[in-house]
Amino acid sequence: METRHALSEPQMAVMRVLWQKGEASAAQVHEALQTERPQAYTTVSTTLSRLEKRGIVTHRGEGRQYFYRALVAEDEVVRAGVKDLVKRLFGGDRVNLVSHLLRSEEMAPGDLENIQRMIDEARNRRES
Amino acid sequence: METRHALSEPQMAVMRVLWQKGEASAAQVHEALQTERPQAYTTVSTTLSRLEKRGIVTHRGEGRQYFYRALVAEDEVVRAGVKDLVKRLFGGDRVNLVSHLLRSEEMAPGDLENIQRMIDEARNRRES
DNA sequence: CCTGTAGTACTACGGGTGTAGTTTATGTCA
DNA sequence: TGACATAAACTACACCCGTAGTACTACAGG
Repeated sequence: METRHALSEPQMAVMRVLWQKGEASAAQVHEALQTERPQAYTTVSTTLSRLEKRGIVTHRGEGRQYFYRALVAEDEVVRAGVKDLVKRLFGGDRVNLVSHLLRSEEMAPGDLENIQRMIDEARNRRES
Repeated sequence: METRHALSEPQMAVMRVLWQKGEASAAQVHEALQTERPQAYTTVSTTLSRLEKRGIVTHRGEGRQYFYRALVAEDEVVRAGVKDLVKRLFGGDRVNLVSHLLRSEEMAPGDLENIQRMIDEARNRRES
C-alpha cells in the first residue's frame, strides 16, 4: 500500500536539493547540482517529472515556472532504503547490519566512542 | 575499475543459493528457491546468464549440465551494498548510519545489549 | 533407432533509468 | 509588434531488470 521509496543516486541528488531548499524550480535544482553532478537541464527536468509521476514530489505553477516540492520526508526515504538493504543483505535483521559495520575495517578511530555514546543515549531514551 | 556489485533481491536470492551450496546447476538453484520465491525455471536460468555476463558468477559444463559458481564472495557484495547505501543516504559517513539505526523505533528490546556486546568486542580487537 | 525428457539458448515484452535533443508555448525587451 | 530567451513537454535511445515462452540439442530408456 505504501509508495515505493527506493531512489537511485541521481534521484537522491535531486531530492536533496528539494529537501534543503524546501521548494525549487527545475532550473534551481539544475543549478544546485552543477558542481556535484553536471547534467543537462532537461535531464533534471525529466527526473523531476518522473519523481512526480511516482508521487514523490509535486509542483505548483507560478507564472510559467514550476516550483517543485518533496512529498515525502527525507527520513521516510532513508528508513525505506535501510529497510530494503537490511532485507536484501542481512536477512531482515538490523542487528546483523550493525554487526557488519562494527566489524568492518573502515571504522575510523574515534567512531567506536561516538557509537558508544549513542548507545548510552539510546538506553537513556528507553528508560524514560 | 571494480565490478558493479549492487544486486537486486531476486539476484541475491540466486546468489545466496550459490554461496550456500558452493556450486549448483540452474535446476538446483531453481529447486532451492521454490519455497521462498516461486519462479519459472527459465527465469532462474536467465538470471544466472545475466549474472555471468556481469562477471559475478561463472559456470563449468559437465556433460550437458552447467554448474554455476559465485565469483565474488558474499562479504564483498555485502560490503559494496552497504557502501553504496551509506553513500546514497548518509553522505558517505557510516557513523550516520549507525546513528540512524540506533534511533529507529524498530530496535527490539535486547538489541541494544547485543550491540553493546559487539562494541566491547570491537574494542578488544582493536587493542590487540 | 526413435522418442521423451531435461537442460540450455534464444527471443520477447513491459517497465524503469540515465541521459538529453527537439518542439512548443509564453513572457519580455527593444 | 516582432524577435529572442526561457521553461516545460514531448520524444528518443540505449541499457538493465523481472519474468517467462519457445526452440534447439543431447542423453537415456524402450
